Amino acid sequence: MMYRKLPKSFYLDDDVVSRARALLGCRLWTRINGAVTAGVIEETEAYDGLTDRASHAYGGRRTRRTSVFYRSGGIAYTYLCYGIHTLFNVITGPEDIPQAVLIRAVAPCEGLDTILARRKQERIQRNTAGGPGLVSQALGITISLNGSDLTGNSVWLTSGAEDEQPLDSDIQASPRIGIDYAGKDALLPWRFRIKDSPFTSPAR
DNA sequence: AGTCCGATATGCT
DNA sequence: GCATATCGGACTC
Repeated sequence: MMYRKLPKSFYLDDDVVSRARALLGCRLWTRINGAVTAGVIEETEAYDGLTDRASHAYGGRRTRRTSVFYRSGGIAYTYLCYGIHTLFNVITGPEDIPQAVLIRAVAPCEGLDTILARRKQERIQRNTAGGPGLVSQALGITISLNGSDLTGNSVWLTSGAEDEQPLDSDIQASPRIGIDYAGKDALLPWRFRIKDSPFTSPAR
């Protein structure tokens, strides 16, 4: 079975909510110091820069950190959260339109020994890569990957196996996590998860 | 199930 | 300078 890299055109779609849904069931891969690991994406969140108070690029804010938001889709946005956790986002949309999809959970599927070693676990379990900071730990993602081309060879995405692609009816939408500061935008149903995924937590 | 708190880059004053 | 953050693990009820 070959997994085809998602083409640039996938990322250039200007509807970030549709991209957050479309990424469910795709595979996120890394090659770190020669070790290849991957997981099936089971939970995402959309961040629509210009209008979304939860986005780092809200209102068109341009800073050194947010500069990658404004590049055309198909690159990584990684940053340090709470001083400890690296969070991984997929930049989408055309140049100058700041949009991103946060990857919140994956089901480990390749390089399991490497993933378990990074997580200091004996076996794959709920919290191996269930949570945005844990996705990065499990796949070895660090802020040095910020801006990386997602069609490259360090971090990339592919379509999933046929039985990994969820039907619309398998996708549950709910409000996003950890953005209470965003006012009414905190209520937007822009978190998406594959129903019954053991690697994600149910809707609030 | 609820509370606490780490450890630091970032953005604003 | 200073408050804050797209979280997770440890600990207490």
